[in-house]
Amino acid sequence: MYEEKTMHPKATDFIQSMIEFIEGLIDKGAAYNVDGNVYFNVNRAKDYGKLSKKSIDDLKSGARVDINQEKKNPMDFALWKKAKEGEPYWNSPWGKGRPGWHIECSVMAKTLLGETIDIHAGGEDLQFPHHENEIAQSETLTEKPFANYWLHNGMLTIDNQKMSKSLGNFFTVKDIGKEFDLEVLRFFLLSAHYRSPINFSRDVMEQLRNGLERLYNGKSNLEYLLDKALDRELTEVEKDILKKIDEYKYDFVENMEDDINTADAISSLFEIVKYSNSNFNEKTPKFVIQYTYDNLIELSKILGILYKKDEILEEEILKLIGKRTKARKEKNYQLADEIRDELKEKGIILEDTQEGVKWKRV
RNA sequence: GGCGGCAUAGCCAAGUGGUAAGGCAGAGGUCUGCAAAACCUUUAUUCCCCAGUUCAAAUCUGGGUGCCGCCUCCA
Repeated sequence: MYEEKTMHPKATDFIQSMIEFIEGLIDKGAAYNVDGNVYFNVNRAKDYGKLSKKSIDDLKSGARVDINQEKKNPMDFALWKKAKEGEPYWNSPWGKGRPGWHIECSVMAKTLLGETIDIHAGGEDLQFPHHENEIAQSETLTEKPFANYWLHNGMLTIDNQKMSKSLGNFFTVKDIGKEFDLEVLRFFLLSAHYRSPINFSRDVMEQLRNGLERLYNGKSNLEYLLDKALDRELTEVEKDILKKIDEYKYDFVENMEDDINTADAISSLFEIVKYSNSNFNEKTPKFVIQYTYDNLIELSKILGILYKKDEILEEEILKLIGKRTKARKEKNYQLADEIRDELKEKGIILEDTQEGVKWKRV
């Protein structure tokens, strides 16, 4: 359904292209050099501020005093910065210096993806000035749309506070991985619309972990039935079940196509699980179960969840479970409980369900 | 101060004009040697507050309150 193709370009590999890009802007009269600093003239950009819905006038009235007297307009931004003492630098037509931040992205996008890219994503905090300036530079040079779609995600907060080193609430994905399965983190990030701010907290992660477990249980219930189900002709009623599953799938797709509404799409997964839990049993024909299972997996795959397979237990543990099952049949509950305790100490929790003995690791 | 956005149950969260999705937690039930789990059922006359528009508003308009992002350097 999707293909992974990733590049992680380094800005320093594109210095020459950046210089050419800037020269192009100077030739068009949209950039000017003041003593080794090259600035972009925002008055030369068409519709400057269109992305962030800011106007140059608004920006002027709201701006704090700009001490940089070199610029023609306080909103003008640096394309090339003159090297300061001790800083790394590259040679350029304007002397030793380094590129400005925004130009790096415009140039790498143009070089690697073309003059117009389809989707540009980024945090909402970067909308202004960074994305706005990318548009200004690129569209002034190429006279073509820079990006067809902009996706700005909301910020992540930690216990309702911005993540920062000074607050001491700074941590990495790797750190979260020590406490939670990272699939839970993904599920958490999918649980709200990408444009909304999202708050990370232990409580919410636990909620999401439980919810994800419900989906896994639904999946495993289907797998159990799949094993037992018989191949036979479908009745009319059973054919309607297929339509029901199609409806859930249709809703999922529709929600994803509506600006990637993952929170809404996830509800279809829960609906499928609820529907199959309530309506399927050993008598449900195999085709129906397989159809439901395949759809659940296909949709989950789009979100990147529900991918884990059951682990294989060591021989020794399987033997103990078998021994306990036998003891239970013989109503030797004392021995059965002893084995259950023994396994618990080894980190295996047993559950006697209607579908047989299930186990999980602590 | 300027611009933009957000406010929905105990918690998370969808819904942007037609009468409140889904999940977690809670409660009740089924199953069960016990335990646990699983599963089923159930949970907002109401969407921050006040006015207004409309046959109809969580959704639109105006005002208020609270919260978030950006408006400086660096990326």
